[in-house]
Amino acid sequence: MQLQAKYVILGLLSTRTMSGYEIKKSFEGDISFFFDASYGSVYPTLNKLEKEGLIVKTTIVQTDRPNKHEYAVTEAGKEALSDYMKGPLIEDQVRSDLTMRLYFGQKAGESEMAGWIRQGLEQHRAKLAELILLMEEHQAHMPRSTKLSLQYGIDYHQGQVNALSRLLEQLDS
Amino acid sequence: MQLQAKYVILGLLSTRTMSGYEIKKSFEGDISFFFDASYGSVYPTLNKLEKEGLIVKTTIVQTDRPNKHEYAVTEAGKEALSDYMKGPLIEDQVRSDLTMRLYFGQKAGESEMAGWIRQGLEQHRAKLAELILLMEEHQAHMPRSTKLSLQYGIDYHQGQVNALSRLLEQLDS
DNA sequence: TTCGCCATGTAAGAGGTTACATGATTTA
DNA sequence: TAAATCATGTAACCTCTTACATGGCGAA
Repeated sequence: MQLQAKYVILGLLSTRTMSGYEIKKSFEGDISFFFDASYGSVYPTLNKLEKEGLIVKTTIVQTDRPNKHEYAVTEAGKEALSDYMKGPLIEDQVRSDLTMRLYFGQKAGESEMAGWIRQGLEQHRAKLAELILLMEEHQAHMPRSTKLSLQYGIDYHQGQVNALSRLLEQLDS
Repeated sequence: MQLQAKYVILGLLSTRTMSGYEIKKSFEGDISFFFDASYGSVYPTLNKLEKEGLIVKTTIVQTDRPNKHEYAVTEAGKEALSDYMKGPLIEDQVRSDLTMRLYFGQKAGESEMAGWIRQGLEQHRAKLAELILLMEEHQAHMPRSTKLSLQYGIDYHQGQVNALSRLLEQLDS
């Protein structure tokens, strides 16, 4: 059992109407610390949700850019999300190539390991900076729960940065 | 692109021979902080790797328990793993139902949110205790890289516990 | 005597990725 | 003028999960 795109999309649309493109941007940005999926997952899922009557589509004609489809949650959609929230909590899932390489990497040289760690550090630092910016910019008009969650994301990436920094120091010593 | 069972299994078998059952136990235990997969993934993957000549099977006949198949990496397998390690590092993937619920959970009551956080706390505390025990027990005969990685896992879970504790405090205030 | 552990495996299907197709506008 | 952004979508494929099937031994 794992967290599905379906419910994350329903969650996003419960905060405001969005297009598939915007949803994917959200996956890459403000939500990236707990979910991501590709366009090939986003668009088919939106169509499926629409057929199930959980969301409705409005086409917005734009002259300067491609038309877009804005989706909004229906009452049935809200109920589906709330039912999901009443169900059992799914355990966090992590897949980390970096950690695997460190775990099995005694044959790889220490300089290679240091390289991987530095790459990981950069990735987590970038995400951290992004989330902090988001927090500062939108702090005023964010529900409390969202702020808590964002704080959690910031703590997560900060924790990773700290852990990886410590690893680098230990490697050098 | 995501970290596949194939390479994690190859990695595990590069440290010692193992059966499918033992591999799954490892997924749930010492490796759970960076990978997990079901039996339905483990056994077919082992068969596939064998057909590709990357691992070899030895059947061990046991009278008191079911027979088991012990797998060992071949030279070709070692090379495949090392080739993989030379390839580009895959970014960490996280899917967290807990975080999603917090993010979208302004409609859920605060007591519900607190409940989810407590469940998450318990899960991370349990994993943390497990990894610390592992570290203490096997410290002496672990390669340095494995120790570093385990330390990383401990730091990860400790970080989660800290972050979640802070969230709980903020909820109560 | 029931439950958990040991131990392997398969079939069906869900859920996802990758790569492709299209194309105008804006920014560097 | 090249690259990034906006914007949607599909088809083929891959990986993994779920549920099922089987069965003996040891502990509570």
